Amino acid sequence: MEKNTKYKRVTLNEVAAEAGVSAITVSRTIRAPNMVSAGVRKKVQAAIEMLGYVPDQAASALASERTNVVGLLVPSLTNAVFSDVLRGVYDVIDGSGLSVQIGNFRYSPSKEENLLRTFLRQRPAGLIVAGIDQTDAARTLLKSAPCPVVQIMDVSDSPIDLLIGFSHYDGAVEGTRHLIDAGYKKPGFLGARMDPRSQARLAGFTAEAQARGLYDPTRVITTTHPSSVGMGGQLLSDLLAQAPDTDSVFCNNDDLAAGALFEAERRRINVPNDLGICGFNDLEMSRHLNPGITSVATPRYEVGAGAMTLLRDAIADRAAIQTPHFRLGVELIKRGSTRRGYPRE
Amino acid sequence: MEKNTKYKRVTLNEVAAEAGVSAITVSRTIRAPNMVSAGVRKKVQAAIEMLGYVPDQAASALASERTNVVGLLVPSLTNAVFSDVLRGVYDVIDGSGLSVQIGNFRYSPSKEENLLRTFLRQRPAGLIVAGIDQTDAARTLLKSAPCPVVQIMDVSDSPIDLLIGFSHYDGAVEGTRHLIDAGYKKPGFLGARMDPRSQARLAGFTAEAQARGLYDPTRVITTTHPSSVGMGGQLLSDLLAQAPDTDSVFCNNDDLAAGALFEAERRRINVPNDLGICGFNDLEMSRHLNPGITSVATPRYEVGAGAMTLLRDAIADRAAIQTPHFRLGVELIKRGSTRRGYPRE
DNA sequence: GACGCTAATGACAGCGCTGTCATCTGTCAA
DNA sequence: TTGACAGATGACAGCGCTGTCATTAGCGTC
Repeated sequence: MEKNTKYKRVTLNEVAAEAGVSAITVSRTIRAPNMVSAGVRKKVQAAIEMLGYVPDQAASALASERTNVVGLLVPSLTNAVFSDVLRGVYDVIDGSGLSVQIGNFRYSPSKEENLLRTFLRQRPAGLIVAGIDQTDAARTLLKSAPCPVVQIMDVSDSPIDLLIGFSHYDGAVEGTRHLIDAGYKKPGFLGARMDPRSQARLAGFTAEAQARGLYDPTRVITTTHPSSVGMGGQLLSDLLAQAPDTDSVFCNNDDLAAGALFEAERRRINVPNDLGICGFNDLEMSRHLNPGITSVATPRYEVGAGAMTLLRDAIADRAAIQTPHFRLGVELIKRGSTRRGYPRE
Repeated sequence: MEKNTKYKRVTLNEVAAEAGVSAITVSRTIRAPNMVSAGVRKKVQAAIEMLGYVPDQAASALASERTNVVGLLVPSLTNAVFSDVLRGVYDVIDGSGLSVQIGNFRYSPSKEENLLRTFLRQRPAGLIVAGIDQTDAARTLLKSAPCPVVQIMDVSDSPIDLLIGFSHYDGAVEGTRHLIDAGYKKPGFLGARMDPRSQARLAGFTAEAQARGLYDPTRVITTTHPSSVGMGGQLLSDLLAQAPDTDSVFCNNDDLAAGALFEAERRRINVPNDLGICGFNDLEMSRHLNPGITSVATPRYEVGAGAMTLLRDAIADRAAIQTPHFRLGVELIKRGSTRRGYPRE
């Protein structure tokens, strides 16, 4: 097989010779075309085309002290939430000349820190990190990083550099308020993974339930195991075993909510009349279930796209960034799973 | 803010001076520790630790003509299928010293070709590409690529280099056979996106239905729009409008199958008695629906992990690869959605 | 004790590009 | 016509590392 045949690399010098100009002019034609006269530019471009020249990124990075690689640190690749973020990132990066390198730190702060070190030694053009709960060491690294840094998916009083996200606490408050306003008196909480953002949602639930005098810790069931549809069913079972009169659940995310709905179905519990269910994130599926699941819609795609836009602009000119911090809104989508068939008392 | 403060880079030479050895010895201590005596190694490691030295990847890449970056070309980031593949890839890469750069070509062969060119100019250590349907130009590029290449997610008679995947055709045959064996007489097909692998599934469905004398083209509904739960409902509606007596559907994937199930629920069509549903991929959700969805389970994680293992080994020593091509099996998981309550006639 | 051998270490050049500064050309005002 | 100046181009060095030798030290052998 013809694999691994010698790969002839065309250099800047060869292009320069072909075009009858110097190497640096070719370099400029590529990086800053308007510093080169139209005639020369045309000649150079023809030579590039003819020889099939492609710049060597390693050499460029070495000489210029910068790459076109953006590092993206996420805690999960499986989670549909981050797929949406990724999609946003990739939509914006398309054609920007930048490329993305993803690090998956699996919800482990120490792994995040390690990945960060790995990324940093590559002279990234920029960094996007999920969450605001980096270790102190990681924060220090990020603060002194020689590139713009965007924190995403959360809001913070003390951002490291740039930030775009939304409030998990507020979202949970809104969902919980809706449950209570819909007439449910005994709201519970189902949570899995319990990463910092899940914790924030639990805090929002707790605060709102307490404010309305309906908080009962025996109705809060959490696990550090990953979220899944199956886990949603199990957590609901656990909750009902512990507090059988629970009349509604705020679920940490839509996977759990769907699992709770299916479990309720199996137990012949009527949703929404005997059990109200509110999810978080508003995944595509939630709209299509019977009943549809009420959920707090989060702007995941927008976070990804916004972060990449912010980063792209910051890479071009950090000082020109007008609004370094974005707090996006969440929206409660009311569906059948909390629409009780009888009037509120 | 202290952002963008000058980032002092420690060089090999500084470490060498500190340790009282030459630069090349430091380089060797890092890359091939057993070429260096224990005493020197210890001194060098101490110096590295003390100065906080991190190697410059660009310089290394320039000098050695190789990077530690693996390119991964996938057609989608949203699709749960590829999340699982990604997870496999990342599980294996962890601690291998390699890093992954993902290109999302959105099911566009021309975009795939462009991404390929972009990747290739980075001297990747290896390449993983989804599917076997690259353009001729892309195939040529891959064949002459100076690194190992793994094709994934499908099987082929003429792999470019390495390959690990499974047969979509066979999976569809198996699913369709199961529908017919379960007593369904009028099987239909729902397909979205219709990329090459979806086409292979349709071909499998068609072949098996024809072989059993039950093929009817009016029961085949496809769209090039992306797959989703909502689309599954819509396709089922379209199918039933066109061929109301259809008694079962083989769905291109589990999202469509779930959508079809929900739509059937809304229409008060009894699944499995009046409509059998078989999906493809066996996503987590399918097990938890009521009824559970019969599905053809595909080894997505295994493909990702296997591809990365293969690639890692090939990067180390391409000639040592014993089995360059893996054909993994698929498994039909029978659940309630095809379990008719009454005996077959 | 001279020889050959392996293991350990170093010297040197250069990977392909870009930052910096120098040079050259043509234009325009005085 | 001259000088000033901006625009266009080039020369040169060097980014930080690694491949390729050369060199040295240490050791066993006859």
